[in-house]
Amino acid sequence: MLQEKASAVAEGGVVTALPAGLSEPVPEPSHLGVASADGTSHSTEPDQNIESIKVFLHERELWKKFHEAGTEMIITKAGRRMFPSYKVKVTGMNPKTKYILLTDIVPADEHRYKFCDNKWMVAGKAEPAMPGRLYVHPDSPATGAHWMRQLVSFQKLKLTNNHLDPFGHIILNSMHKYQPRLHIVKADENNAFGSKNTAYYTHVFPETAFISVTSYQNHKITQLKIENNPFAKGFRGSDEGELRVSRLQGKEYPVISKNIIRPRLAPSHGQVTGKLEGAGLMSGHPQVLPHYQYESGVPPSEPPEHHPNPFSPSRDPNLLYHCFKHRGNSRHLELGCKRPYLDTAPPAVPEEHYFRSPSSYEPPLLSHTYCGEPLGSRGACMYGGGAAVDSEEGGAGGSDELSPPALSCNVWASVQPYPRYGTQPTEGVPYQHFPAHFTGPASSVVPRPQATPSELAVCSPPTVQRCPGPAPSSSPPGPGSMDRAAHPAMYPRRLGLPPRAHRDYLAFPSQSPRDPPYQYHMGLSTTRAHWTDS
DNA sequence: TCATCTGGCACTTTTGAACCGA
DNA sequence: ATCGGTTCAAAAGTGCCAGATG
Repeated sequence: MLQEKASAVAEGGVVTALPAGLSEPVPEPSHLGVASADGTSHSTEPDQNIESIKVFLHERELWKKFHEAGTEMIITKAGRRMFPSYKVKVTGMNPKTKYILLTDIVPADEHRYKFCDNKWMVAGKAEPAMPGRLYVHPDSPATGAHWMRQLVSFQKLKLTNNHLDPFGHIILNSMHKYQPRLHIVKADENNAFGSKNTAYYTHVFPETAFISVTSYQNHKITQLKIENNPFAKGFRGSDEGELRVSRLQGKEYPVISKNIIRPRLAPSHGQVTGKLEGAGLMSGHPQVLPHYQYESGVPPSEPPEHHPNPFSPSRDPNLLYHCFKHRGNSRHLELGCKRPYLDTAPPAVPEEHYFRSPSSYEPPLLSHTYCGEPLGSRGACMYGGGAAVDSEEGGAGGSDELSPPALSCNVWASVQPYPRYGTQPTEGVPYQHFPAHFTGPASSVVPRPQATPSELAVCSPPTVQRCPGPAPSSSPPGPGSMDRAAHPAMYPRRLGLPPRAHRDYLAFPSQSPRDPPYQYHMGLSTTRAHWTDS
C-alpha cells in the first residue's frame, strides 16, 4: 500500500521566474497534492521530498494553441507519435535520489465523440478501454540530477488503435477523449519502488488532453500540426503559397506560404503566460486528493480558471470550420453533421481477449513479467496493462541468483476515466470542457479481484521478486536481448547495427474503466544499476 | 449512403555509419 | 590509433488521399 501520493494539475499556477535550464518562462507548476492511502491529505515525510517536485510542461503555449482548437492525435495501426510531444521540465527533485518517470493515457470520460458542425460532440458511450499501458521514460530509473538537467521528453511515445499491438504502444480508441498523465516515482533505497511506502507524484496537464482520431477532423488542428511539426513541412504549401487545406478554410486560418513560415517548434519561447487556467484536481479520488497549495495566494475557494473550452461550442462563434469529406479528387464542403454515432458498438474483439485472457493477449514482447536491459540501454519502454497478476508485494519466486534483480510489484495508482465536471454530456450535446482532476473510488490497495479500474502495479528492481505473470526468462541478459532475437521486427534498423535501445515490454491484461478491475502493471527495468547512489 | 479506417504516397527530419583530416 | 567534423543514405515521422470497410 502506498503511504503517500502526490498529485497535481497544472492549472491554477502563475508565471514565475524562469527555471534554470529553460529557455522560456514557464508557468508555475501545478500545486501539489499529497494524499495518503487512507484518503487524507498530509505532508510527506521530511526525507521524501517528492512533494517539492515541480513539473513544467514544455511548449505549453503550443499545447494551449492545440487545446483551444481541440487537440486531436492521430492513432494508427503502426503507432503514431504525439504532437506536440510531451516534454516536461522537472525541478525540485533530490539530485541523488533515483526516480522513474512514466506516463499513461487515461480516458477523459466515458463518451465517444463525433466531429459535427465544426465541433466535438458527444456521440454515445465510450467503447471499452483498451489495455492500459504505461510508457516509462527510457532513462528510468535515473537520479534527480539527471532528470533536472534537461527536458524530459516522451516524444517517442506512440499511440495506436491496434488492439493487438505487439510493440507496447499505448492503445486508444478512436474518437475518444484522453488525458495523458505523468507519474514520477521515487525509487531510492529508502523508498524502493514497489515497496509499501512508494512515493509517487502524478501530474496532469489539462491542456494535453486530446481526442484520438484516425484522420484529422478539425482542419485548424491539421494546420497547427503542419505549421509546427517539422515532419509536416512538406505540406506547408508551395511558393505560390498556400497550405493545401488553407484554400478550403476561407479566411479563418491564415494562408501560410513557405516564404513566411518559419520553424515554430517553440512558439512559446519568450512568451509569458498569465495565470494558468483550469481547475485543480477534484476530490473524490481517495488516493489522489486535491490538496492545493496556492503559491500565488489565491484562496482555494476561488473558482479555478478554465482553459478555453476546446471541445465546446462556446468557442468564438466567429470561428467557423467546415466538415469536409473526400470524394473523387476534390473535397466537398459539408456544413451538415456527420451521421451521429449513437450506438456504442461492441468492441471489435471481445474484451475478454484483452482483459481476462492473458494467454490470448500476450504479445511476444509483452509476455515478460519483468524487463531488463543491458546496462546503458536506454530505449523506449512501454508497459502493458496487466493480467491476472497478483503483484501485491510481488510474488517472490524464481531463481533469483540467475535472474536480473527481480521486481516487486505494487499496485500504486489508479486509472479511471478521466473525470469531468459540469453537466453530464448527453448524446448530441456539445462536449463541455473538462478540467483535469481525479475522481472515483479508486484505491491502490483494493484486493486484486475487486481492484478498481486500472490500478498500476509497479514492479521494481530493488527486491528480489517478480511480478507474477508469464514466466520470465531467467536469462541474465533479460528479456531485451532475447526478444530482440525473437522479434527482430521490434528492433528495426540497419543490419549489423546494434538495435536502438529498447526496453522490453510487459503485457498485463487490462480492462475498461467500466469493467471489472484491471490493473496496470509496470515492470521496471532490471538494470543492474543499484537504485541508490551508494 | 455514410462515417470511419487503412495503406500507399511524397515529403521531411533524424540517425548513424563511413569517410576524411588533424 | 584516436578524435572530431562532415557527408550521405536509410530509417522514421508527417499529412494527404483514394479506396475499403462495416
